[in-house]
Amino acid sequence: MVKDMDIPDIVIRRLPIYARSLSYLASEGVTTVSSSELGSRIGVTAAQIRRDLSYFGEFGKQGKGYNVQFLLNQIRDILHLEQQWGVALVGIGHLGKAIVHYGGFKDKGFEIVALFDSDPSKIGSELDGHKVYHYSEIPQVVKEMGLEVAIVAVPARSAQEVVDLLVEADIKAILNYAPITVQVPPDVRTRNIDPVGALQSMTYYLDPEKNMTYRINNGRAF
Amino acid sequence: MVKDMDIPDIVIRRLPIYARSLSYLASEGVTTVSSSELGSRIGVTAAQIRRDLSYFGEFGKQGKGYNVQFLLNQIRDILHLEQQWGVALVGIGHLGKAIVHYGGFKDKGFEIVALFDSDPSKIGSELDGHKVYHYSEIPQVVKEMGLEVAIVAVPARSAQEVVDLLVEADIKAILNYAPITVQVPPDVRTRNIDPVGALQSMTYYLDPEKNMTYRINNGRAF
DNA sequence: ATATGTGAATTCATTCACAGCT
DNA sequence: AGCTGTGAATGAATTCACATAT
Repeated sequence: MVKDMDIPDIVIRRLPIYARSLSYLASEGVTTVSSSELGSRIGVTAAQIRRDLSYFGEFGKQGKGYNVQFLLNQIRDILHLEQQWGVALVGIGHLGKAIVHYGGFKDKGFEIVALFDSDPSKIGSELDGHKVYHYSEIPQVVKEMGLEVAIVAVPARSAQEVVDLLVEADIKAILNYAPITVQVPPDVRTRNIDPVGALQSMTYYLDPEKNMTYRINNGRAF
Repeated sequence: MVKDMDIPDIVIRRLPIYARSLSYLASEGVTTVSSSELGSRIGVTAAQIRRDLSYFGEFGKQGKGYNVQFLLNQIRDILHLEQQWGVALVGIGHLGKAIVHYGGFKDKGFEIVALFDSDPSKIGSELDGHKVYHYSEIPQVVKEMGLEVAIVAVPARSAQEVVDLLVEADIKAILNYAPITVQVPPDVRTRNIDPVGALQSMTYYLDPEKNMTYRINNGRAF
């Protein structure tokens, strides 16, 4: 294991991908996997997987590979995924509602347990069994519940205001769906979900001429 | 400008963020911005912005900074954002429907113009003015329309199959919402939207003890 | 006075390659 | 024979720092 030093964030970001692939392997009944097998499944080199894992311990067996379930458990442990995390969701418009009704978070250890919005007509109503509070109640309610994780699904213009309230509420991890870079103190983590940015960074590589048929029809033929 | 060489993908991925911030500045009526002002808005260093831009040209004025609208236009041009891109969407379950009804893509130059699903009860129906085709028709329909961009919003188990069909249809950019790493040839780009992975990579930094209140109540008190 | 664009320096990340273990 | 874990080497990305322009 490399030191006790702090581990590069880029390594931490890959661990969920390793975990995901390992859990698929486990569900297929595979018991052992080598770094090269795992690597080819997720498009990274064997050396990178070994290096990444070496930050945390020696999880493999020479000549053999890694025990799938054991390695999965280790990674889940490293990432603190062995517990259910309560999550505050701010913004219950179209996107926020889609997030609430999406089952995928709860399965994976993230349960939305507090809802906030600014629309007076929504305050006090219930959604998915949870009362909706006003933004202004974020600090009190979130602190009371001891939450550390939040999801922001508000328009760009409200996002920084909401993030400031979450920071005041001692939230330390924010998943941000708003199309804006929010400012947080150094002890707060954020990750952005930015599908438009992802698309825009791919069109760089595309041939604008190829997009012809669509342009000729000006979007109305289909 | 640094050579004519190929530009690091990590630079390309930052351009949409610069563009986004510039368009907010433009809408605020700001006409000029320095690399350090722009950098502090989006949390990167001034040097990085200058270095990134230098791959493409000399867009600034010494002593002055960058003209906001001019720089925005340049970046939009680099990223091929001056045209509307037709997009194929595969999977019209909960997530796919949310994507269709989300207006944010069209505004930003990505218009969903072809829909595909595998559910026989959906084939032939209409959604948002577009006919729903079966997966098997992806190659023919997508080629006919000359599309280069696709969004995958199907379950993990179908994602690779769908991606193979998109590749056969000459799609070169895939935005993947399925929780799986898909395999594509080197001339096809993919970006993954992985909110669960993003959350899981943040809990690494959190204090599992803090999450106490929520655990004590076992998620049922709220 | 202020801010760019970029060589040079530095830091960070990945890959090589192999000793050592099963 | 096969695969890990890791020093050493390489490669990539970021930052420094300054000549140059306004």
